[in-house]
Amino acid sequence: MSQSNSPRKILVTSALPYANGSIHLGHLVEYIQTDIWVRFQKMQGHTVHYVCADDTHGTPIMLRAEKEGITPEALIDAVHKEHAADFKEFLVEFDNYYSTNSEENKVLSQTIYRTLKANGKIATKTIEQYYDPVKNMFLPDRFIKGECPKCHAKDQYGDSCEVCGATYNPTELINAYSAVSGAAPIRKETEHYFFKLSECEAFLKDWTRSGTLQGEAANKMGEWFESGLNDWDISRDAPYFGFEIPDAPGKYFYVWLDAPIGYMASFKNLCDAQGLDFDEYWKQDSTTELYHFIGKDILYFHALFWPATLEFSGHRKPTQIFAHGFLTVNGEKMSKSRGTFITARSYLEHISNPEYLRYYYAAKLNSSMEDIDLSLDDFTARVNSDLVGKYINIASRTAGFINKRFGGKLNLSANNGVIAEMKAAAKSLAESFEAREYGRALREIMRLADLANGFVADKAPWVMAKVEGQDDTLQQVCSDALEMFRLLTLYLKPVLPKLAGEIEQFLHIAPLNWASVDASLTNGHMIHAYEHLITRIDPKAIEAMTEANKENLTATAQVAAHGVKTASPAPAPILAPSDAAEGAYISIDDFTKVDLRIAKIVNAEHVEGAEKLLKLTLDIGEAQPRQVFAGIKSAYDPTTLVGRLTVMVANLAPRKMKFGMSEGMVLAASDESGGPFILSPDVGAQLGMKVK
RNA sequence: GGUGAUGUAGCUCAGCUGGUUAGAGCACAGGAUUCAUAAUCCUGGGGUCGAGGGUUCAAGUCCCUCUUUCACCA
Repeated sequence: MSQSNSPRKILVTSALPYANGSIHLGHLVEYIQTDIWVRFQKMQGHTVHYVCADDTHGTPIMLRAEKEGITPEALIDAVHKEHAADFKEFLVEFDNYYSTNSEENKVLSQTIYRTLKANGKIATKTIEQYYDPVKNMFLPDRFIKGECPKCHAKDQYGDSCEVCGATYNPTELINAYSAVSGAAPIRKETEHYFFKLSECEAFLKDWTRSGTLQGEAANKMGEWFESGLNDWDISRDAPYFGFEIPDAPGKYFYVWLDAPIGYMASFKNLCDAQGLDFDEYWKQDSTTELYHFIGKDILYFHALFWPATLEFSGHRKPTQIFAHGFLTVNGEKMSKSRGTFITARSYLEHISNPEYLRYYYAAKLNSSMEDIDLSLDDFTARVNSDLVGKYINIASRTAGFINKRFGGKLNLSANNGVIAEMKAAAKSLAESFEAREYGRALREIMRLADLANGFVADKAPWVMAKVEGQDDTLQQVCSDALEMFRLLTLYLKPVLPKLAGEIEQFLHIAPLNWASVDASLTNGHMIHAYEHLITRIDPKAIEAMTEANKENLTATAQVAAHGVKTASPAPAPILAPSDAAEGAYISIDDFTKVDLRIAKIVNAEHVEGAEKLLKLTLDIGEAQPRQVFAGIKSAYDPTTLVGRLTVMVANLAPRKMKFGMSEGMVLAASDESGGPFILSPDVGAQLGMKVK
């Protein structure tokens, strides 16, 4: 946290994305937050290295590769290319983007392990674990599924129920089965290696108090200390995609052991390429700074295991750990059904300009672990009014005069109060960026932009342009406005690096850094012609993006359904809408007889022996959920229905069907051209609400 | 269930260690302006600061209870 004038040596990391999926808008919060900080520090003239890597090991990677019929190496290679391309487009500028499946990481992991062992921090213990007798492998909790012991929802994971939120042990699942082979898992003994975290408590308590964590994070640590520290299981049995533990055949490092070491490995790789001194940054008494940006969900690993691992393997500890919150979209968890589970790629396809997102995230970010919300309406309004309406507008409304009337030549006034105020803001803005209070910084920058527009409005250069003999003043007003624009660009450069680059060209100046505050555009300096730099976001593009992400999902659901289906004549018998005779009216009383309710589909499953039916469990806020059979098997994969809201007829007389009682009916649309399509209420509807 | 956080104008958010009539941006209304790919400037309406209790001369700001939303529980 030192703020001296001498250049600092700083190593920065972002958490390693798992090589098992695409980068989405949630991931980007962290990479953009980190990248802004790194760019800011580089602009200060500090020596900064920003490293990251793909996190490539573990059972999920192994199984996915197997499913796709490729080697894990081929899988992680493909994902690495995709991730690297996404980051590049979002202007996240790593100095090295590596992989945990590297020789450097293997050597470092094994060396660190050996040191820990020599220091007496490794123990072995025989434990009992779930084992898939068909697949011949031990199963992580996530790969055991079964019926929730609490709400009896089917196909829930071994650690918690997604329907009712209960947490439990895999032992408690009813009719547990392996998600890999479907076989019933058995219990089997195996020897595991443990890191003796319980012996590190004194050190960790001390380290926690040393100002390395945010207040909220330190609270969380206190909570963990209170419940006591258990030893950490760091081994997994073959088959496992990872690094083998030295002198322990068939035993592999748990992915979370070698993942943070991946930070070191990525940096090692960079050192070898650029001739940097690795030990200077990682030795016990290093005077360099080390910062980890992470999500609050992985605080446990970074604030307990990681510093302990470093301490007892003879390395330096992180200077600080910066945890951030999660992203919500429109105030809710990202949701595939609402189209708000948006990948980096999908954003680029629809909005194209990554700096809009960088700006918006920056406007929302602070140094706390609070979640941040991407409100899509607010996003559009804010980008359009701040960036286009306020900031870019300053150049757009003044450069024309300079180019047309003065051949692009500047002539500034001797003294301008607004410029002075803008320059004076540099210090507090730097403090805000340093402290990761980006929201505060941007509020201040936009206040300054307002000042600039007020200055122009006050001077009214368009009036001067029409009056004889006011050329000098006109030139000065516009030149001053462009100097203001230069300063704003400098302050925004960590957030908007690409746009800043384009503006440097337009203003015909050298790349801006923080020291450029003290410089200024000079009299006689020539600028280039102004070309419009950015355009407004079209709300239709946002709509198209969420629609596209919705479509993807239903499209896959349809494909999956059609894939298994044979011929599909128009289905939907039991939920055909009443075919009221054409032209015959019913009274409002007739209609109100039908009790329509918003229902949550808490479970959906195939019915053995039924061609068209799915068995739905519907919650409309009653003590017991309803069981309803619906003829929608042809169009829906039951797993995609769980969790959705729809509309049901709640007061339909229960009817005994071949497969059981049906206590209601769900509504769906269909005709010769397709269907059935079940209904979805608009966002905001709650289960149990009456439809009228 | 336990723990940590969170709830401030229609929307998105500021409000430091308690202290004059609670702020900003956007949206909205009225006016000005026309340089700017309709951007800008001025003015204004709008909040019992989640609810209730308490401490205090004084509470959005401290304490207790309840409640909303989110996360964590290895």
